[in-house]
Amino acid sequence: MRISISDRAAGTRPRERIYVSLRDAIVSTEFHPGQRLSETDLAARLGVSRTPIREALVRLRDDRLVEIVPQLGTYVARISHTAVADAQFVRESLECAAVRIAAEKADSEDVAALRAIVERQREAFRASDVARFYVFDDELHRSLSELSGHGIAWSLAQRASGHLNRIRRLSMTMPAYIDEMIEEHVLVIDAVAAGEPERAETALRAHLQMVVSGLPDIERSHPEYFER
Amino acid sequence: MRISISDRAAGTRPRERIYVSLRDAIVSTEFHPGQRLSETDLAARLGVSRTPIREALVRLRDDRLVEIVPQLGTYVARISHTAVADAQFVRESLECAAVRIAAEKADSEDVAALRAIVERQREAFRASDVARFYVFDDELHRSLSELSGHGIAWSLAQRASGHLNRIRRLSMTMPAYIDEMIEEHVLVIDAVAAGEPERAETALRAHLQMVVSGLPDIERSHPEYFER
DNA sequence: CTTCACATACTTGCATACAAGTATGCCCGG
DNA sequence: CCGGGCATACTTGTATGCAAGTATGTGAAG
Repeated sequence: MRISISDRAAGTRPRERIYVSLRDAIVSTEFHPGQRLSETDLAARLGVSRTPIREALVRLRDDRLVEIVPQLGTYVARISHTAVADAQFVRESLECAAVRIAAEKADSEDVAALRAIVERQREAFRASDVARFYVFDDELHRSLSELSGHGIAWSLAQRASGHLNRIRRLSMTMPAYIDEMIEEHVLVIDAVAAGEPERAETALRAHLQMVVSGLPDIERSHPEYFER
Repeated sequence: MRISISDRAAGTRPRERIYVSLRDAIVSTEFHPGQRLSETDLAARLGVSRTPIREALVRLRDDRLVEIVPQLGTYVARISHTAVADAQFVRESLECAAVRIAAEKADSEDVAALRAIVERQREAFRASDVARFYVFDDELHRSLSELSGHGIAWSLAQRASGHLNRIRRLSMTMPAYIDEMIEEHVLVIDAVAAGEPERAETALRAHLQMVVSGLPDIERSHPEYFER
């Protein structure tokens, strides 16, 4: 088992770096759902002691991304349908509420910034750079939330969306969806630009629901990643 | 400084017990906003070592309830206007989204259970038992969320609402609001019973906004509890 | 060959020791 | 009497040692 997590998220303080590294490893399914993790092993791999590892694992447990069983082991949580549904609910609720406010507040400069991000997504799509596409996807959703004055919406949704993001990563191999997603982004931004909260929310909700639409396919191709 | 946190939240596992104890001490302002906390001191007080204390403090930092400054100290976070606004936004978004679904799903049995909780609130009010009133307040909001099938809405909102709940606790001394709150609860339940999501959401939103209405009063009486 | 019992090697939970760094109070000099 | 510098006593961050408990593999008995 070869792991390449040590070089990621450099620059931040050790504690945060470790948390981000482990989280990223889990969300990217570099650590497979159901896989057993050993604190000692991770500590040796990341060149630190068990203490900061444990700290990160406790936080990941709060994120429902790992299950810590005393005297037995720590396991990467399998993808759970209810956890996915919960994360979807949280993300929809928070981001839709934020986009309504954003639609009321956004000026032309804000809208231009949003459109610029979508343009960069188009570039990434043309370059077939799926990873880069998702970077700007995050960027766009974060911008929308921050426009509302409640950046917390994005950060909390992100934190609560571990299970959801694993699905997103697993469905990255399907670029068929990507141009559809770009068009959906445009619809959301159009509504924000027009100052129509209702329409913006509807468009964003439809967009967010597309993420989970690929779930059955993923479960078929990776049944061992799922609970029960 | 006399602390009485050791006997609370008994029965659960030590780790969770410590987290709940500390969180409760902070939210109840038994630990004052701005107060310095010492890991060693807390460890001695709770009869454990620093390790589980640190675990709890890290989680509380994620909740924005403490600030840990390396090599300097750990402080109870002062009440921040933006933190309160963020918490309010999160709570409103999640609970309102949940109550919409609840209004569509609830049957007469569910509604009866909700009304029973309100009745217990009335009893607590008549007995002038404010603490008990808030217990059933939590119970009601939790029930509404769980009715929607997304209990996560309540638990996450609760977790994110540390700053908000401190305000709630500080305004406990004003029973003038209480009967008004009970009537608002009734309005929400009526809308749920009638199966009208829109009206339920509006009623709940109005109710939730009452919590922060007492904020200016609290800031006047405890300016040292607030940021800046 | 099968099955049960035991020893071993692992796991996490907790306690403790050490490292690095900061604020504070004391002491000395002016 | 006042001010600056240094030692000290704290803080958190990390590493490590010990305790309690579980799964597994091995060996012996039937």
